[in-house]
Amino acid sequence: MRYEKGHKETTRQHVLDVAARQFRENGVAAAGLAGIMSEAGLTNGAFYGHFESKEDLVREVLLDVLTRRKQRLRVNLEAGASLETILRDYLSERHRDHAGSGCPSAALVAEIARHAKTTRETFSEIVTSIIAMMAERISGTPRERLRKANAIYAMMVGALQLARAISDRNQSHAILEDAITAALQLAGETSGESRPKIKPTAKPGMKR
Amino acid sequence: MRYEKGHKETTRQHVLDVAARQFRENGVAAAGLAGIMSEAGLTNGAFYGHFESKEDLVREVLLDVLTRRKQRLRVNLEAGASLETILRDYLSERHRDHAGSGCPSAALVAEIARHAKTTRETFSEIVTSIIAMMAERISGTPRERLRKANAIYAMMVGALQLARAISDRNQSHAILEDAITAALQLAGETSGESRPKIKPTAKPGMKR
DNA sequence: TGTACATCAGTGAACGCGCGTTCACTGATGTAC
DNA sequence: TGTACATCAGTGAACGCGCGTTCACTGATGTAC
Repeated sequence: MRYEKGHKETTRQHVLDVAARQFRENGVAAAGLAGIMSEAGLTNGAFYGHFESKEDLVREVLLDVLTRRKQRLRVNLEAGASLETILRDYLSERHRDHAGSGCPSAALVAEIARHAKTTRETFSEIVTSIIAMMAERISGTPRERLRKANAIYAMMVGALQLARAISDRNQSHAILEDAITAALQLAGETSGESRPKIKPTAKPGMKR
Repeated sequence: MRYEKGHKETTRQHVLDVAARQFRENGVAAAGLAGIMSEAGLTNGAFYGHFESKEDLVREVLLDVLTRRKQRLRVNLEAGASLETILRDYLSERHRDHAGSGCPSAALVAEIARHAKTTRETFSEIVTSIIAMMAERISGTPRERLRKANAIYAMMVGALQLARAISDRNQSHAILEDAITAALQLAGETSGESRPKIKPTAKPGMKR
């Protein structure tokens, strides 16, 4: 072969990574294929050897990034991560200020709503299973857990987006903190105060 | 004058209305000025007699639409609307299925985060005051009310967007309902069950 | 009352540019004989 | 071992199109004298 074995797959993954970052940072509509390919070190034409269309790329990016995030969540949950740890990671200033490497739901959900059905289906399936995994750390009957997880996930996505859009630093920070507090209250873990009454001394490590 | 008095202001408002709908329906990046102007019954060139730039249009659209929505909320609150009425209106299938005439926060918040500072400031100011108005219908100390209102507004925005993106009708509906239930629980109005225990018999009218 | 000029909202063509997509071609390596 | 051909990831120019923005111009009405 002209290129070492697995070369094409490596290139494809590299294009996916570059596209994933540009989509989350600038939005799907504002990210052009030529810009993505040139950042990946390739020329325009190579794109169609890897993907059928821009829509196909969007779907593959969502599949790839959301699957990775789901796996990371599973690893963290199996390592014993609390809901609070997950919330504080998601609703952190770090996550707010680095959309390019963050959650695609928060960065792209409104745009996804306007995309092709297959794209929305890919998104829906993985997000639904992520919500179901979060439900493990919520109190109540199985049905109640799922209901609360739906609401908490919605709050996470909405709060991160609002914190990104709001110009006042204090108000932006307040939204993140207030969402953490409210989510924990809903989940039935701590009181309504923002500072948890029992401060955890040693937390299980979280993969970034 | 060549046109009756107030003609220019009427035209400007018409362009704002058309742009507001197209932005919310297709996103700011996907909506072109030529398309907006032609739907408004004008040609390209007329645009710059009314606005400095597309960015200026975005800011003016947000100012106009968010201010109207804020005024509508004030009227409803003064007429005695409960938080539940407000939530059920916002998190309705009707609102989910008509983004073009709906809340700009839900439709555009992720895009606004990528826009100019002045645009984000306009957005932030009005959204912050809308949240403060919602706090009136929430229990607790003034500070607690504001904290809960921040979280509830984030949940409203996130839930509406997720409900729009998710392809499965049942899951989409569940997210709306679960967010209503959770928001009411947070606000301290009803129990955690989706059906409120005391069903209101006659509700004050809501302006649409 | 009639004419000349000023006003200004809107017209429509043009600017340079980037978009998503297509396609004939390149050139390095593998295989066949 | 040496030559001819097949494979195929990537190249780069070109397609038609719409983008945001600029600008000389139009033409209906108002004002000045």
